[in-house]
Order: sequence, then C-alpha cells, then structure tokens
Amino acid sequence: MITKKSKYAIKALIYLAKQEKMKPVLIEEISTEERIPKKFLEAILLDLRKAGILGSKKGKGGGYFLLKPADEINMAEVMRIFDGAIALVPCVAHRYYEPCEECIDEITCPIREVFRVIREQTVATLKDNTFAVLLEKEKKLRRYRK
Amino acid sequence: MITKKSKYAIKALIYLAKQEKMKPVLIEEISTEERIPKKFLEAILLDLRKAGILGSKKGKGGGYFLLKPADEINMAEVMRIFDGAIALVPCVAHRYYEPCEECIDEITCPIREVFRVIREQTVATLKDNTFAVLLEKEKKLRRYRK
DNA sequence: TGTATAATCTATTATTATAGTAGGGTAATA
DNA sequence: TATTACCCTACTATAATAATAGATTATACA
Repeated sequence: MITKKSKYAIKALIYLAKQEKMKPVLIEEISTEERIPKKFLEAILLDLRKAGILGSKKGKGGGYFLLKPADEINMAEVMRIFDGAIALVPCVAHRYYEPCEECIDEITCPIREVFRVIREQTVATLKDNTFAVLLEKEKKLRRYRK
Repeated sequence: MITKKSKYAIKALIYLAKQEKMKPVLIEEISTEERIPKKFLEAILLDLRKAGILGSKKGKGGGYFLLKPADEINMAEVMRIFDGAIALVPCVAHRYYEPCEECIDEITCPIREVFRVIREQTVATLKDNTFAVLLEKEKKLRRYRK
C-alpha cells in the first residue's frame, strides 16, 4: 500500500497544477481545500521542493508553485520520494536496489523474475500518468458525473 | 513491499511442490533447508492450511503437504493471505475493498483509475505464476547457471 | 526600518505493523 | 503409552507511519 504522504503529495500537486502558472499558493489554502493536516503538508511540500519539483517563496505573497510544466512531472517520481522503491522486493528495485536479506541465491530465485515484470509494468503505468494526464482525467470524470 | 511472511510462504510452497506428492514434510526440514525461523514458519504453514492450500498430518511420519496440484496454486492467492490486498490503494482492492479515508470524492478521483490498472496488471502476472510455473523457472535458471 | 506574513527547521509523540520468541498444550501414531 | 510433531496463546523488540508543537528565518511592504 501507498503511504498517506504519497497520496497527499499527489493531491497537492494536482491542486498546484490547476493554478495559474508560477503563482505561489499558500500551504494553508492547499491544506484547507484538500483536507490535509497543515503541519504534515508542510513537511511534504518541503520534500517536494528539495526534490526539485516545487519552488517556494517566503513572506507575503509567498507560497509553493510547480517548477516544471505538469506534463513533465509523473506519479512514479513522486511516489519514489515518499515511499522509496516501487518494486515489491528490494532485489528488483531500480533506484533502491538491495539484496533480499533472507535470499539464499539471487541468481536462481524464481520469484525475482516475477517481481521484476511487475515492477516494470507498474513503473510504466505510473510514468504514463503525468500531472497533465491526471488533470485531463479529472475533467473527464467531472463531465461524466453531470 | 511484500512481507517476509509472504516470501517465506512462497519459498515453503516451492519446497513442498518439489516433493513426492502427498508425502508429509517436517516443519523442521523446511525451516533448515529454506533458512526460515522455525516458530515463525509454524504460524505461516498453519495459515496456509487454514486457507486450504496445505494439509497436515500429526504424529510420527507427519508434516505438511500440498492439497492441490502445483499448477492450481498461484502467487496472488498466497500473497493475499499474508499481505491482504494487492492493490496499492484500498479503494481499488478486489477482495479487501475499503474507501480511502482521506478521499473527498471517489467518483472524480483521477488517481483511482491509475491504481486500478496497476492492480489488474499485478494480479494478472501473479496469477500466471502458479507454483508449477515457478518450479519450471527455477529449473531453467539452474541450467543457465552451469 | 520595522512588522506582519509565510515558509523552514528541530523535536517529540502516538499508533500500528512487522518479525519474531517463549512455552506449553493437544492429537495422532508406532 | 511414550513419542513425535502439530497447535495455540501470549509476549516483546524494532521500525515505520502519521502526525503535532514550538521556535526560527526570509520576504514584502508600509
């Protein structure tokens, strides 16, 4: 399961992607609109800034804003920031590789291949979903609802 | 990430699938051969028995054995026993459905669809991998190694 | 230049899940 | 009928998650 941090981060980024470009948005506003605990959101936005996804401005008229266009940010990179590896076992992770500690022989491990395939499928799907795509999906869903 | 319980369960089942059919294997033997803490393994095998995957026999000559042929047991059902839902968010889980507690509106949630696709891909891959398939894979990997 | 504003940093805490361990009880079989 | 091996209950250590509290720093603007 994905963590709340990842989910909150995705929600906050969708909210920011809807804004006028580069216009800073208050933590307070995102917190209220998306119902995310303010202090918790603070830490999340800070991580997104450190990862180079968001920019920030202090003082009056300050806030957070996207540093890149919405079609250049995808769900895979966001989830990796907060949840680490996307793979279900560390031995097939791409950026967070580690041998499975209980593994006797990685080379002949038959389940490794299975989890490698799953990781590739999952990463591909997450990468396809940029925040531009997510905005489009939300628009469509809202139309169908009416 | 998958839990150790799931990994140990898969390893134990592979070990049992290699045995002469219906011949009970001691917990002690599986524990030693697969390097799984014995007491921990006991609980795992018990869960597999309660799930109808394994049978057991007490007393001398007893032990655990597969109740079904290896091609009728797959990784998805095993992982569900120990890790619960395979989905990355509860709102797209098949057998363990729950609304996401922080979700404002499930109908217009754009990430739900993404995680639904990922769940379907993952489950399909896990289901393809029956324990008969895993045994075949292991054989192949051993051949290539030499 | 001062002050309100808003992000940033440092610490602490509650809760839950994981990964075991300990020790005895119970049932089947030679 | 003693042995063998499964079965059950309870406990514990560690780590991760999901927060909260309070002090600090940077910035705009009057």
